[in-house]
Amino acid sequence: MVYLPIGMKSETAAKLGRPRAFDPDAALDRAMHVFWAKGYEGASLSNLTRAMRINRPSLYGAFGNKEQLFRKVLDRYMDGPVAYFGKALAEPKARCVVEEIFLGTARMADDPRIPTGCLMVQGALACGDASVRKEVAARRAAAEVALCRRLQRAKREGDLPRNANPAELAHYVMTVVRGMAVQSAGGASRDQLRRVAKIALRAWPKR
Amino acid sequence: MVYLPIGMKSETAAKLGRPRAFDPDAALDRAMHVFWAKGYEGASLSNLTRAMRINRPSLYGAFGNKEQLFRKVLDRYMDGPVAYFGKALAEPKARCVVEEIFLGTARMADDPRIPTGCLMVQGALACGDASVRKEVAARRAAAEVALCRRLQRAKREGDLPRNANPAELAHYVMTVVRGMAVQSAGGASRDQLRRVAKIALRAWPKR
DNA sequence: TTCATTCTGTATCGACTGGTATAAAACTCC
DNA sequence: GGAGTTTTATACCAGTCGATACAGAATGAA
Repeated sequence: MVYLPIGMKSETAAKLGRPRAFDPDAALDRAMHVFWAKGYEGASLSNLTRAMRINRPSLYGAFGNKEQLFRKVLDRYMDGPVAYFGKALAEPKARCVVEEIFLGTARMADDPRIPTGCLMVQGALACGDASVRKEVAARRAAAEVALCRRLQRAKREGDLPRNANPAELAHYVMTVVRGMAVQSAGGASRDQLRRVAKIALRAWPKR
Repeated sequence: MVYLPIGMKSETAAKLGRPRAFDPDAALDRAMHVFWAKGYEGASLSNLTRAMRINRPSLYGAFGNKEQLFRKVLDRYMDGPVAYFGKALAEPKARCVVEEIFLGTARMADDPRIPTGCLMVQGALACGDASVRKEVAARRAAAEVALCRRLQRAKREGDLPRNANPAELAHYVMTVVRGMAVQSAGGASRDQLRRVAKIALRAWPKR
C-alpha cells in the first residue's frame, strides 16, 4: 500500500492507529539546522535522527526518505527564515524591495538561533546527487524570477528608468545575495554585510 | 618511516625503485575536476581514482590521503584556473584591478574545459568535515585580504577617494565574486555574468 | 474484548566509505 | 646478477551510509 507522508498541519489527521509521538514541524526545524550547517551530503541520517529526536523508522514513516525530507525542509525554509524575501517584494518602490532583500539577508547573518549562510546555497551547491543539486538550483532560480517580475512591474510603473533591464538587475541583486550567503558562511558579521548592502545599492539606477 | 608525498616539479626526483607510471600534475588536474563538480564529500575515492586513472594505493602513496589530496588540488587551483586573480592585482589602477577580477570570474563561467562555479566555494561551503570547511574558508579570506591590501595601496596612491574604505570595498568585490560563482554553478552564462560585472562596477567610487 | 491500523524501538540489511596489507613488478646501485 | 627500494594491482579491512524487517505498543472501531 502507498503511504502518504504527512507533516503539514492541514493534512487529514490520521485517526486510526497509535498517535505520533513527535511534532513533525518541530522535527523539520531541527532537520533544517542540520542540513543548513552540514549540507545535504554532510548530514547523515544518524545526525538527522539524533537532532530530530526521533528514530529512523519514524523519519521514513513521516517524511519518506532523506531526499524527500530535504525537500520538505526547503519548503519550510522558504516559509520561515527567508519569508522576508516575499515581504520585500511587497514594498511599494523597487529600490525599497532591493534594500529590504539586502538587509534581510544581512539580518540572518548573526542570528544565534540559525546557522550562517543560506540553505539554498550551501545545502547542495556541489553535490554528488544531481537531482538534489538541481532542486536547490531551481529554487534559487525561482527566487530570481520572482524578483525579476517585481522589477518588470516597477518598470511599467515608471519606478525604474526607461532603459533599465529588470532581468539584469534581478540577476545582479541575487548575485549579491548569494555572495552574502557565502561571506556569511565564512564568518562575515551582520555589520559587514550591511556595509556591503550599502555599497551594492550604489549600483542601483537613479530615476 | 615517514614518506614525503610529492607532486611538485621541483621535488627531488626519486631515483631508486620502480618509476611512477603517471604524471602527478595531470592526476591532480583530474582530481580537481571531480572535487570541483561534486564537492569534497561528494567526491568519493572511487570517483577520484577512476578520474585520475590510478589505483588507490598510488593515490595514497603520492598524495597522502583524501584531505591532503584536496589541499594539493586547492594549491593547484589557485595557481591555475584562478591565476587571473593575482594578475588582476598587478593592474595599475584600482578600478582596473576590480574590473579584471570581475571579468576573469565571468570568463570561467562557460569554459567547457572546467566545471562551473568556484572550487573554493562549492568545494566545501557546508561540509561535515570541519577541518576541510575551515581550510576553504581561510583560502577565501586570504584572497580578500590580498585585494584589501591592494586597495589600501591604491588609496595611498590617491587612486581612491580620501573617504574610501578599502576593507569594505574588498568585502563588496569578493561578495560579488562569490555570488557570481553561485550563479555560475546554477547555470548562468558568461554574458549574464559580464552584465552583472558591469552593474556591480557602477558602485565603484568615483574619483 | 477483539480486530485493524499506525507508530515506536531494536536490530539489521547490502552497499559503499576511506584506508591498507600483501606480493609481484620495475627500477638503481653494487 | 643479485640486493635494495619504490610503485603497482588485487583483495580486503572496519566503519558508516541510507534504508527496512520485525515485533511490541498504543490508539479507534466494532
